[in-house]
Amino acid sequence: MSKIKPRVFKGARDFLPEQMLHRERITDVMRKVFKKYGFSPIETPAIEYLDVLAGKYGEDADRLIYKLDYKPGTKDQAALHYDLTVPFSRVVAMNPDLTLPFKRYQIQPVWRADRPQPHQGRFREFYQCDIDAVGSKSMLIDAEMVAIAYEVLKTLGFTTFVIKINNRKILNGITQYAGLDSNMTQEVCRSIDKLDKMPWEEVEKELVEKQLPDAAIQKLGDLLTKNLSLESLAETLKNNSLAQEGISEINEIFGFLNELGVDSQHYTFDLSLARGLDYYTGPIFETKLKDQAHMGSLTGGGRYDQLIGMFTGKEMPAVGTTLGLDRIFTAMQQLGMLEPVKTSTKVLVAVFSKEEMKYSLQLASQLRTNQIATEVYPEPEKLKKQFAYADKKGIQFMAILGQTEIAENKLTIKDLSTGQQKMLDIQEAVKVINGEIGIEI
RNA sequence: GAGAUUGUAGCUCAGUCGGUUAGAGCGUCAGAUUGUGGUCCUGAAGGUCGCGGGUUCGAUUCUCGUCAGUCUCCCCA
Repeated sequence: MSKIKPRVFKGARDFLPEQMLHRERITDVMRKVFKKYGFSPIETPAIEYLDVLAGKYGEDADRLIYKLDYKPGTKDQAALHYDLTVPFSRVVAMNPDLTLPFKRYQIQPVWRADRPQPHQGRFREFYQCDIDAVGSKSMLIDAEMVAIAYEVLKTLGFTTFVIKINNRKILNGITQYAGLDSNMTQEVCRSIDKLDKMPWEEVEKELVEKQLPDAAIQKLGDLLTKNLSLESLAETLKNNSLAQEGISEINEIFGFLNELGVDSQHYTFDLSLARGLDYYTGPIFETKLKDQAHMGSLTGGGRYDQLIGMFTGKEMPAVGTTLGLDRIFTAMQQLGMLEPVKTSTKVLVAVFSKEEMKYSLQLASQLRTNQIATEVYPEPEKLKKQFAYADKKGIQFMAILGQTEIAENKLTIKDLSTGQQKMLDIQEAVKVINGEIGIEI
């Protein structure tokens, strides 16, 4: 019999219980927070028509869309979705009767034909956890995006994250200020975005290579190397109405964040934040970890008031952010934030013999009635083996009932983490398992 | 798409200046006389040394090619 070598698709991964239990915990936290802010779940197909996706992200990103062989070259050509924002925009365009503002969350895998770099948290298949709101121009919604990202990361136990905030209007403004044509903004932004990784001199070189006029580069350098506060930036750009608009939006967001109780240590204005995707039009945000510089951003998003109009021809304000499950998960792994777990089972009920199995099953049923995750060892093996199983799987409690216990209508409960055990009745046992009382010997 | 680097047991890695049966630790499984795990002890299973060609009496070791993994750049979650 010939064998097929088992292998996982490059850049994709299997998740075993040890990982999935953590991943589910992370998404549970997200869902809770999302709902708390009034976002409702939706789901869209993994597969879309290519023309729905193409031309929204920018030239580089468009190349990374996973195109499928289905009707290649026609307008019905299919592709795997590259993110969740564009499919969501399609949904909004197709459902004009939605009550606005419409706030949704969406947790699904997306695909990018990229070169994987696991250490940086970069994969070809990964989960995005998106929140977006359409139908409001209020900066409160933008502020909520930041507040939600903050609350999720904080709840998960991150301490060194910073949510960087900037505004495409400011970036467009400084391009104008430097005397450049507005279609250069993308190019300029792409270089500016590297300032957190390389010094200005390097970025300057790149701009020279891109053949920008020296005078323009000079002006950009003046703005970017001085680490200007919002106030002094506003002063410098006081004649540029676009930049002014962007700056006052940021100020408005900061005001809301303050009122929402978001710790100002965890967000900051960063003129060098640019973001590569084409569809952003206003405020943009991105989260980095201070102590994990190699890791890509944990979250990223912004306002995209013109994207939905690409489907409807009518402008519709929208803002959203993505929380990157795989980035968050990878960072937590690397920072040692994840306690090893193999199971969510709390109790293993031992089985002595075929005859006594029914008592074990009755006990298991009673424990489950008390909401305790319970396993029954499936056959009457040596106790030693049943203990070893519980130990290896990290099940904390062992419930033993043989003739002695059955005769007294009790059970022996053993805490494998301490080695303590005691014969108890079921009510007491439940309390011990729930940690309400200890086992006294 | 450009560059760098690595491929030996399930995992982490030794090793052979080219020479009969390629090693360790961890893990797995089984024992230490049948109601108690995690420590210790004993034993076992497990490798065409990534794949293909070349040099050689002889290659896992040298060489060329190829494939795969990893890292950096680009870009992003």
